Amino acid sequence: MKIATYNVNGINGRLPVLLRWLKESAPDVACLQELKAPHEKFPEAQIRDAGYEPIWHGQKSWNGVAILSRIGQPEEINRALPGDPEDSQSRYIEANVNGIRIACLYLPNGNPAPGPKFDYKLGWFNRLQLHSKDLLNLDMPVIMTGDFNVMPTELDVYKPERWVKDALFRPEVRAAFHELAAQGWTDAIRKLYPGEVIYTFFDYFRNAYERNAGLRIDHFLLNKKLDGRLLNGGVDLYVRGWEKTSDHAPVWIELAEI
DNA sequence: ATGCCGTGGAAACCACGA
Repeated sequence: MKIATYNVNGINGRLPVLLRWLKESAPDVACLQELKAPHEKFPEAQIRDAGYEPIWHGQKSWNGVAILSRIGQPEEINRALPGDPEDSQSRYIEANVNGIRIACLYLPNGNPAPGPKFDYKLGWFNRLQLHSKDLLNLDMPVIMTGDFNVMPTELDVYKPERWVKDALFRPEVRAAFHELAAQGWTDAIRKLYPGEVIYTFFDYFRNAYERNAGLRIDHFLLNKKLDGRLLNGGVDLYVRGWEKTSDHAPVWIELAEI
């Protein structure tokens, strides 16, 4: 079973790239972030034509998340991160797919920091830490995946010293990620490639992709029930080199069937 | 050191991203 996460940065502007990637990489499940489209402008027909059954939570202009599956209709569990009914940003969707609970998330960027956007990020992170404890109490395999907007360690940043005051790398944000992981989650890509430089995001300008000036901010967190099932994983870097591409590259893992 | 690029929406610029 192959599961992918991809921050598409606009699902309609990205549709040709998305469809080509789905065909070439052929994930069984794809978690998408930054749809940048309201519910009614999600390209449902094209996604279904590509062989995927989608659920999504759109929003006009910003945010928006989706789960696509070609191994059975996702059974939606949550379409918002619990803990704040006032939060109107579409950043979270959770479903059961083929016996696995999958949480697809788009954690706030948080810049500029400090400031209200950074406070929102820390608050969102705190809510995620609370909800993830409930997820860990489930007696089933669980995956949290998406754009966490956090580089967990210095290894995950091309120039760490330049990022220490940025909302993606500030000590309190890194601490929040490590606290979350310490609840009992495995950073799947880091487990597969300990000590290796792996990036999932490259800025559009300054030739960041060509210079390999990247960040690792798209992650897979797995609960203990999946520890023995992680077979493989990687970043589809070639997609970042395409025309009209997202600034993120897709990331994927492969799980052994039970 | 920096939104220099890219997307979406509204309006021919602005908000926002990381």
